Amino acid sequence: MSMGEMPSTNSDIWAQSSLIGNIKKCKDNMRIRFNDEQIKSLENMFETESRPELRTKQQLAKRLGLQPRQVAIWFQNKRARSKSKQLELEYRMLQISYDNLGSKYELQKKEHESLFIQLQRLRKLYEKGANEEIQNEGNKVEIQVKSDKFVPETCSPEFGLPLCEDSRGVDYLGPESDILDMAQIADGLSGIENECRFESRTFLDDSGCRSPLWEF
DNA sequence: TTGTGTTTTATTGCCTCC
DNA sequence: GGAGGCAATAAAACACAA
Repeated sequence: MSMGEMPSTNSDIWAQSSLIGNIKKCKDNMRIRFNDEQIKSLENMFETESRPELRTKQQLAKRLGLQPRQVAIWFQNKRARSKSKQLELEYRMLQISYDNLGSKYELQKKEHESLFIQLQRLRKLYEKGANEEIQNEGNKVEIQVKSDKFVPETCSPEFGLPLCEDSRGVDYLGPESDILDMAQIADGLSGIENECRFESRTFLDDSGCRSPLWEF
């Protein structure tokens, strides 16, 4: 085929290939990319209708100098590309969401670790205080024997924990208040309060309070 | 220039719908 | 059963680094 005989449009190429009954040759040697204008028109149509009717495709093909089959294939491929892009986008969104969740988890984990440390320190303080209380009880018995003057041991703010009813409310947080920031503890424990009640000794005894939150 | 990866056009085979 | 859509794939065209 000389230059003078070269088909001028894709449509011509298709027509000639079909005429000579050689689709294979068209496939192998005559594949031509659509020009900018054709692509632009096809894109515009796709924006409004991704699955146009046969008639629309035929009209568009005529206007662009393409075979209706080519237009149909273009829309098919375009839908496939579009779907693939959409999937990619959704995957990225999910990935971002997953990463955010991971960050949140790490923050929560750190917070729980910090609370757990605070709880351990509290427990030590409490145990130390309980031992001293037992010792004091022994001493008091002796004192009572020696004297008629009885001093009731009702409250002990020594450990920063309220051990008795007080009209002033809970206000025994002493120098260790940095450790015993009860508000902070309460916040941290709010989620497990149903399982683990704030009750004197059992609160500090994890044998009576088995929450998965403490198991890091 | 060339090797390689990506994009685009087209085919094939299967499926669904009317 | 024919038309049209989709997924998978082939292969040409293109982009680009070395």
